[in-house]
Amino acid sequence: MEGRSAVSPQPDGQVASPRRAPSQQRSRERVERMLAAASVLIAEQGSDAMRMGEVAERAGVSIGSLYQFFPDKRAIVWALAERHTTESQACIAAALKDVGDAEGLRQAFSELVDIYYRLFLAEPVMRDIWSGTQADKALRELELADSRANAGFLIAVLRRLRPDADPVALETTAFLVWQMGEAAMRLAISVDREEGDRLVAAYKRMALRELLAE
Amino acid sequence: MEGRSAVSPQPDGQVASPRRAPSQQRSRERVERMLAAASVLIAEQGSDAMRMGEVAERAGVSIGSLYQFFPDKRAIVWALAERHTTESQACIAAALKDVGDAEGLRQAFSELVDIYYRLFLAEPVMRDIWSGTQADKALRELELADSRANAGFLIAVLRRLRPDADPVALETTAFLVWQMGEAAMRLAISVDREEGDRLVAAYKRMALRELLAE
DNA sequence: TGCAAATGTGAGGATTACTCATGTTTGTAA
DNA sequence: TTACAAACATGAGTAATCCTCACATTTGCA
Repeated sequence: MEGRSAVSPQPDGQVASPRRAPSQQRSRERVERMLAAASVLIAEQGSDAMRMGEVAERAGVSIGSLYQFFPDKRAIVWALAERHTTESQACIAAALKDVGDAEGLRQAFSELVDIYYRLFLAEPVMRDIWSGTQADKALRELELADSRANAGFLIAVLRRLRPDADPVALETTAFLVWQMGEAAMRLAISVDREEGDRLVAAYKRMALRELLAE
Repeated sequence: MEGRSAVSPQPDGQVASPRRAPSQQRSRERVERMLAAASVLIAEQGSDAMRMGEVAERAGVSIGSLYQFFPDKRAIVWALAERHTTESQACIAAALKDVGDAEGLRQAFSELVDIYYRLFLAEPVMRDIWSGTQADKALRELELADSRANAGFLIAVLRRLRPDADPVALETTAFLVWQMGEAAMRLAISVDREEGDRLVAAYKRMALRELLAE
């Protein structure tokens, strides 16, 4: 009924480095246990609801030890995220390494998407961390409903334009096109204006190609 | 140096309704002031860093009055978000209302994207609320860097396949295609499995069409 | 005018991130 | 082996914040 917890009231945005790097075998193992505990708790409850005391308890260490290696709560989440990106980048690089022609790209990319999809499905931690408006399920649902409503307007147009097309396919396309637009926007406003404009223009081209395709 | 604040440790995900709807003129005006104050503070510091005491102070009401109309912190953010989606949906519906043919769609959609883009640029509150991994700037930057790295692998392949193409355009395309993929994944895992699979398949088709275009 | 319902208040309860003084273990050099 | 500094471990305590609640005031209306 209350709610404190969280992440950081300072507007810093920096990730403090581990207060101390574990140099002995013993502490390295303990840090692993802390990360594993955090991973489980994030999967169960989300990173926001994860409590530091619980992480410590589950890892079998004291709260003080936790803070010996992680300067704050965000640092734990960050460490898990960084580990994940490192792994996934290696996987992607490998998949695209030997692509030589268009057909090769088609195959490699298709496999890559499948792998990535399975990875997303299997990693609750990443689901939590990367999910937009992550901390708040209600907001996420509002966002999804909003997207569906907006895609709905597009779908109505498409149905008028192509009454014989498969309605489900139309819906999927419109929904995806719209979602991608929101992704492009979010991205565009977080890079510099010039790149943002380019991205939006590229999105327009891409979206229209798909919307008007056959 | 500390950090409490936040949003909600309960795994509920429900948005409690206003504890009480403002029925008198006086209270309706005060609720408006509360929302306006919250809007400013979110724009300045982000929704996570926004403190309820500060909202109350800025609105010129007591903390108790705030909780009279908003059951918790998230409810304020939610109210602002809902207001925004209502407005933007009306705007989108209007833009697409009279589309009659493909050329009309092309024009209306193009204008719509521009409007939406400007809206995103102008609304810091929505930027904060909709931005993925919103609460944590460091995570958002890690995510962006990860995306750039992954797009980099794609770019390398595209350069090999089409050495004469404009490098900047290639980069933009690859970056966008990759970002859209991540958006599709995030979306796919938050809907049911069947729809998720459809979305991923549609994304593959779309991405390949764009990557292999020309 | 009287009264119930709506509204307003802010000190204080409860929870939680994080600190720090203190104790323990480890590696290492004499 | 022993001494000792550095690394590691601990958990009660501090500070910050969300939210409650008992009580005061204002409003609409019969």
